[in-house]
Amino acid sequence: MDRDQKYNPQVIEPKWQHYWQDNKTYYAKRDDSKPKFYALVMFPYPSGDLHMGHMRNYTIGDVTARYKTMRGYNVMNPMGWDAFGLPAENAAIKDGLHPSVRTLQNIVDMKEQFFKMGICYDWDREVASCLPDYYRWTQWMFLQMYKRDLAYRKNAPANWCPNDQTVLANEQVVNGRCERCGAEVIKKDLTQWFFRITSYADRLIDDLDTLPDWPERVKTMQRNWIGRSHGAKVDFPLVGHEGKITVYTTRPDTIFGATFMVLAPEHPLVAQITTDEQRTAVENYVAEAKRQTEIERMSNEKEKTGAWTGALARNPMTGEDIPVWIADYVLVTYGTGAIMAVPGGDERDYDFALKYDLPIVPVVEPVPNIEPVEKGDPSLAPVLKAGTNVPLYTGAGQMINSGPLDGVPTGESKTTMIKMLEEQGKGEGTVNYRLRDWLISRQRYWGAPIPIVYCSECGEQPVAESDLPVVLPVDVDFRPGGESPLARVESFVNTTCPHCGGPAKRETDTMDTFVDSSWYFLRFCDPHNDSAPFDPAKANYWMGVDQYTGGVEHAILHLMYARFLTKMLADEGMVDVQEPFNRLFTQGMITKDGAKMSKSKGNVVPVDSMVDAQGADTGRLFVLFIGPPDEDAEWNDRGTEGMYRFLNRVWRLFEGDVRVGGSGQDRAISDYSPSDRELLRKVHNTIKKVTDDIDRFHFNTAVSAIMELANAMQAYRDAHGPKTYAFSEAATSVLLLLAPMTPHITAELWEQAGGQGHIHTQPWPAFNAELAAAETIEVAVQVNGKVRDRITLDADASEAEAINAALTSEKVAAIVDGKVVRQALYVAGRLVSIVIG
RNA sequence: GCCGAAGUGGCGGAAUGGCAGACGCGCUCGCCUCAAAAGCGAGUGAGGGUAGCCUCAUGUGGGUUCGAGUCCCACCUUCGGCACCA
Repeated sequence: MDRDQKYNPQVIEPKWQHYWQDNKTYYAKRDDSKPKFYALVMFPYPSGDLHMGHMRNYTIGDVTARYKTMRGYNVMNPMGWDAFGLPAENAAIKDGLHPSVRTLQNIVDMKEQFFKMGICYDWDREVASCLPDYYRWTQWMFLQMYKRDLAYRKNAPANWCPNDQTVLANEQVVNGRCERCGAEVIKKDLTQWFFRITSYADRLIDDLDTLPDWPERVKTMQRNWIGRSHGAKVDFPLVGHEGKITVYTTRPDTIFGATFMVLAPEHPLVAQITTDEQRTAVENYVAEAKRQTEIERMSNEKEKTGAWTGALARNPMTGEDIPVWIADYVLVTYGTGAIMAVPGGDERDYDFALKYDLPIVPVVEPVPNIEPVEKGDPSLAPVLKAGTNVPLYTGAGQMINSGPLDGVPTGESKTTMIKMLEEQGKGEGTVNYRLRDWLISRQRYWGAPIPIVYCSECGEQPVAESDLPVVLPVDVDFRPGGESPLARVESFVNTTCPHCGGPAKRETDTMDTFVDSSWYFLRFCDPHNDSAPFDPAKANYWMGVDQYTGGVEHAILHLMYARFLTKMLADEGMVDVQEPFNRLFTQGMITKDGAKMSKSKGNVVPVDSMVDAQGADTGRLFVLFIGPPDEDAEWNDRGTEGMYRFLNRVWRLFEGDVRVGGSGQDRAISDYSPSDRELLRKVHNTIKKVTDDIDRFHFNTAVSAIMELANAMQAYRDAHGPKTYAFSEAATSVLLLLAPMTPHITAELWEQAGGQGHIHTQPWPAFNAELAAAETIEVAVQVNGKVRDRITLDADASEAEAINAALTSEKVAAIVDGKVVRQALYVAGRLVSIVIG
């Protein structure tokens, strides 16, 4: 071995990258002699170039997989490509390449970059969602949904992006704009396919409680998104008409204050109940509401507008006839699309009543020291706004002007009223959700075709499972045009009915790419199966994912859809787990100049150039060290230099005849000199800290602990040389501890220093509590809360001994000097606290 | 508006209620060098003192405690999520 070499990552890194690939070091097989560990990083959209933000993401996953391997787990760490979707298609339109060509080239490029970073995956399990052997089973998922009545088609106002010329799921509309391109989204009535995710709303919310290892933040976001609320549906009979208006309310107890009603402009009853005198005004208002984009509707948030239909309905509790209005502050998509307005207790209804001079009846009055009914309820003083002498009160209190409820505290009043409504047949308690069904149709080319056929005789027919895949035709003008590009391909559209064999037409919409990514983690368990999406036995061996790592931007969309599909498959008997991801980690972004790295902002630090300059190990170590991995971190060009210097220091620790891989088990503590003991104490305390930190994903402090160990080793080496048994132990440990994080340099030094086998298949170093224990400890002495001295004690000193030593220390004795010691205590290993009077 | 997270040196950040600022970056001085780079060593929160040391300091103001960056209350600021959801 030539130990005169300098540290040269450009030479050693490719060497080991090829070693891992050639030896398939990280390719997984079933092995029942070990516990399994399924490590997964969210599969990327193959955009081509990776930047340091990506490197952080994949390094965390790679460290996890390598660490768990050393800990004795049978690890599966697969990777694939979320390859369908708008970005590929838009890029393809821009530079004239077919999306499949562009996507497949990007996949090749990105694999190369993974390789250069030393990120090891089981490439035998690679999947790409745009290939027929994958999307065949995405289509199969659709058919299971269809079979279970969880996929259905309906005409509904949909979010339409005029730029991308496709509909979007509610989850893809952000502040009224398209999540992808930022264009203002408009409403368009279209017949679209939906997945009935609302059927799973309760399970999706309740099962969050079975996920203690998910970030609380993500669970809260999902709870809010699903938005479960408890209330009642109440019927208000129409006056002078057949029928009734059913409203949803979370506060049925305030019904005595319901002095008018409001329907959403799109509510189906509007046309029927509007009187001739009011018809023009109502129709104008409905037309205006329809014309507005989401953004316009939100921009006049506070200014309430509406129109009276001319109709009246009867308040079922008061018996009064109250006017029925329409207003766009009531949403047709939430609840029943109709409300009872209680202006005395609801700010929106109050504003509306003031504007249109409608009566206001207070039904709750505050009482002293009332507790809010639910967390988040305001318990404010009543507000009196200009233009009325009746105040608005939205807080808790007791009921007034409410007949039988008078004097009942709010909260209790709600359950009482629901009971009354149910007994009198006027309404019923119900649960309502903000969540709406998942719109999966897309009028775009680059996606999995929806496997449905329309027959003039038999109607809508699912494609037979044996006829999958419905292949996406390649030779297509794929530019968007308001309807799916597939509709222009006659050879695709015209087919035969799976039921009667007669002529029929295919569905031409494709599926939302989030369908593709909602089950890929199951395909990894059995990626080459061509008779089923996966073998349940294999899925049950690997599932659930033990560590799932990705960006917090997927907190709602992907993570909720994946949970939904997993539950559907569990109901189908395909997999045993109810939840796909046991432990979730959401890592922060790496920013530069305060912004997320992106090509358009020109602030990208490419992985390629960084790795070429200083090596993958330096880059990996820096993204681990940059800060707490769940928080955003600002890129600093100088930061990698510190890591490069550190790795050079590690390299130099191994100069000369340093051997690794021995075992100290046959040596007694008494065989070591005091300086050896000190070094070994540091070694074992570092083993404990690094192990704990990696388990907790505190990579930044794990790295700093190893740096401290390296510093201690350098000091020891300077004093005693590298040839002692203790130094060899330390050298062995420092390489093993660093191995998951900087795999190349550690593999090289392990080999050069004569280590047995390959470092990455060695067991993780064992913590030895006896070697870690100190013989003497230094503790602080506080007098009246201020540190006044530090004393050295035996590690096992008793409280009495410690206090006695503290009181007899020169400095403390001078301060105490004759004063009364009121209290003295010893916190073992930490400090002595003395209180004097 | 509601929900949640976070405010610590010049910077990134450490700290199961127990010696605040670990580790790294930057900076200063020194060694090495003809010189530089690299490397190595020392120092580096603020203020005071020749010095031993002392005082102040974790967004602001209170509180609990022998002891608070950490726990409690109120407020300020920043960021994230939801937002006319009845």
